[in-house]
Amino acid sequence: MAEEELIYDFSTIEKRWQEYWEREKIFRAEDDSEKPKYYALDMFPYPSGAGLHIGHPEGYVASDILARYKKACGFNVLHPMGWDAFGLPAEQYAIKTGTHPSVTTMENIDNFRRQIKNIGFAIDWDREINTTDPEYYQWTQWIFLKLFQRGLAYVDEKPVWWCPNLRAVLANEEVVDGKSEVGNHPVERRNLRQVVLRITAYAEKLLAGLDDLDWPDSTKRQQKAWIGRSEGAEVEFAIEGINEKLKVYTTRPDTLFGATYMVVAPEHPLLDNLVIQEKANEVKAYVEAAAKKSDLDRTDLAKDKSGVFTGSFCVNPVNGEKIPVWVADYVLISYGTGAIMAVPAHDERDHEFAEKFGIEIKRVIANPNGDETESKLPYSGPGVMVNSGEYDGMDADACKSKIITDLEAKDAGKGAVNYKLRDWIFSRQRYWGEPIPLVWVSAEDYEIAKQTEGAIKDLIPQNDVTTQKDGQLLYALPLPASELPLQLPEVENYQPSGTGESPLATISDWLEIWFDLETGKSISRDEAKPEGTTWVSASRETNTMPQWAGSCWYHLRYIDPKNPENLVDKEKEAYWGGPDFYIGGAEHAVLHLLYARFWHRFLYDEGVLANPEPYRKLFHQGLILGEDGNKMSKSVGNVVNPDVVIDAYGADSLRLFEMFLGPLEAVKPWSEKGIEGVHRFLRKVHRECLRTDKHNAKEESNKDTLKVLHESILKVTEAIEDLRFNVAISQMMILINHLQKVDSYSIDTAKALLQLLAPFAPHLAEELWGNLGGQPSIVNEPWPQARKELLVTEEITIVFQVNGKLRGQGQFPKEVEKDAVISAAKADTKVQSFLEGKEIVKEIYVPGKLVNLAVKG
RNA sequence: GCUCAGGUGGCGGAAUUGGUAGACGCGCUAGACUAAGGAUCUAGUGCCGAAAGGCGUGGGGGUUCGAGUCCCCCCUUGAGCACCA
Repeated sequence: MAEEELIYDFSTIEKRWQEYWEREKIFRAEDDSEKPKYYALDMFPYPSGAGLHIGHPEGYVASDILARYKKACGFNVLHPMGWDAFGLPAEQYAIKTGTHPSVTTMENIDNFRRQIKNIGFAIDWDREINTTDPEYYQWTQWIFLKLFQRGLAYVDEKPVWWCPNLRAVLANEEVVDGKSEVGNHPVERRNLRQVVLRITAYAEKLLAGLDDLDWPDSTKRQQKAWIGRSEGAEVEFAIEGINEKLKVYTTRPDTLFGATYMVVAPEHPLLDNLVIQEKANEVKAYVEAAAKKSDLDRTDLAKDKSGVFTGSFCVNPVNGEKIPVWVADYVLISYGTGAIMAVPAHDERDHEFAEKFGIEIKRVIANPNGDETESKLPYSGPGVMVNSGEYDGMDADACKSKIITDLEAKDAGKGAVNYKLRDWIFSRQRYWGEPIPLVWVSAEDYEIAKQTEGAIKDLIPQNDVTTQKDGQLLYALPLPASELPLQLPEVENYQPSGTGESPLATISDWLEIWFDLETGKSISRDEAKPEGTTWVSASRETNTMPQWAGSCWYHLRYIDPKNPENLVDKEKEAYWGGPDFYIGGAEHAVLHLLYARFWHRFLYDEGVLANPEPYRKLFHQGLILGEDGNKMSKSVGNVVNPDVVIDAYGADSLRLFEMFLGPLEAVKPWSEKGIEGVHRFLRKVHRECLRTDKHNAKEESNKDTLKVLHESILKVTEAIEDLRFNVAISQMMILINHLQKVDSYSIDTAKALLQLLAPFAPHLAEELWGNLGGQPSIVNEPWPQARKELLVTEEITIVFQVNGKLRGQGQFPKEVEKDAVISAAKADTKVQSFLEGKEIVKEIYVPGKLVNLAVKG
């Protein structure tokens, strides 16, 4: 064989097979297959202008290995790809340059697609989706309208996070430590009209549904914490001198006797009633100061407690004691009832406050460990009730429900559940997002709509959705499905208006319309008003949806990406179910993954879907750091470009190395030397498989080779199933090292190696498969089965220990008796030197493994 | 501050779940081939020690014939939460 033929020309090989796979549609997923299905899903990328970075392929390679492996195991595999393409960068680029975001987006998608195809994934490209395609987003809008119809979307003018730099409103989840998650700009509170989704209605379902999911624990915990369910009681305190009750929420009704003051939040609606004349100025000043504080100041910085006495008193419903009412900003208006009963003896925050303002601290739970000194307060552990009247001596925890029952009997409270989860602010004041398909009409026209038979009437929610505009109350009407998609209009200027309205608000011929209350059809108000009594003047909603919307349901559209009639065909959805494997970054633990569960569960409740949960098995790949151990970033200059890596080593080397770096979930640094290592391995495979002089026969006869081969089949298979791809690759290296050492091996052995390698380095495996006489494609070959009987050898090695330390070993037939092994161990010269002058007190024999002689003296 | 997950050679990491610690790869050392080697191959490579041997999985204790693995305390790194009553 000539030298040249041994060169591993990965560029040619990879190009050849990528073209072949695409041309032959090797990875097409069948909707009507008899085979069991396997659906491997990647979190689809945002196609940024920077192109693919080295982190993207990590998850994609992992899912691709599973997809190819499962295909070999006889599954009908769906491994799709698409683009989460609405978003701020394209819009900001448009603001800067005037280029339409769709132009930038398409360019970026073309680049991403090219880069992804260069890595040779087993993707069914016929199912590619794009969230900015009207054919796609009409269904995003359709789901929104369903939510609207069921009263799960409403409009509210409420304080929201406004980012002046981004000129946009952000969701709670998009604000981290008082800064925008994107760009790290400062944010502030502003009252703005917002479209809000009632995700809180799903709090319980979203919490309960977590239990059955095969997700990383940390992610489940984060979602649990975000939903933040707590159980306790709502207790009503009479206010002296006012005919109002102050309602508080507490998780510790058992500490009710220890309540020595109350606190209302500065924004509490009863505050004005509570403040007595002499305190009015002081309280007013405090409330104004609190309003000026950003949330950053209120929560993140100095936790120094502040507050002002209102001059009013409440009456404790359990013992009639008078309790002073304070106002303090450590109580949040947005949680519970915005007011608390403070129990300084058993709550850290209340304790700090009481110490500072000299308020009584009254212990009502005794520490069972006996330490009753005041210095041990606050105490929040379990214990026995004290200073609590009739409840004294009872176990505090058990007492909670008893006190709740007693309060209910007195009509002074009830058991209650609270969640930290807030409703989802769904509107964005941006251009580059899905238009929200609502129109605003007058009260009179709204009444007509409710009585007009047609496309709209039944879509109107039970509770009216209204907003104030220029002193007029307007009512929201939905567009019927027949009017979808509601497409984005062309605009001159992508800049949001500084008042917090989207640029769509400036497109008057799109905004101001004639609207038919019967059919939902509309035309611009620039045109003449059509004939007919049901045509009225209306204006469109100008907000667009957040980027999360499109990714809430994309896993469904891959199942049936071109269906013009439905979001997804029911039969196809029943066949494919949800993804069997979902991989993406851990940064989406509470954002995308919670929103998508919400929408999916809603669609399930609506009877649209057969499964309540979208992602049964979830995995987060770990970050790949730069070679210097720091996060890759342009400014540090440690970014690795996948295009450059592919040019230098090939896609197979890139794939293999990303998996060989370490455990899939671990954060791990890139290494240029490391990729040379796996590249060397692939070259070895290439060279060995082409050495026809070594392939002596079709079937393998060498016992050692058979053993190593089948051990490898077993270990690689197990490692793939366990997502431990680094271990699988190690085992293949062991196999090739063995084949390199032996004089000859069979073609079957070489082919089995290629099959194991195929999910990891598919191009090279496909190429060599052909060279060894296999028919393309190796992708369709059944996965090799390990013959475990070949792993058992006639002779076994048993190690000898003295006091647990290795001192020798011996070869024995596999059926050897215990006594024979122990005698051999004692006879071992080295073992003997450690037994000398000592007494054997115990002889341990682990069959087939080891002997341990415990000695003393 | 609270909660969780980790700490194994010079480096990335293996270890049948209580039974030979350090597989595999990188790096390093020596040698072979060579005009040359940043290619390839061979041998070696946890630490100390000439060897015998000793010591070794963040530190300290414990359980056990036997501990990287189980228990307790501490140190440390990372992630999440951060006035949620």
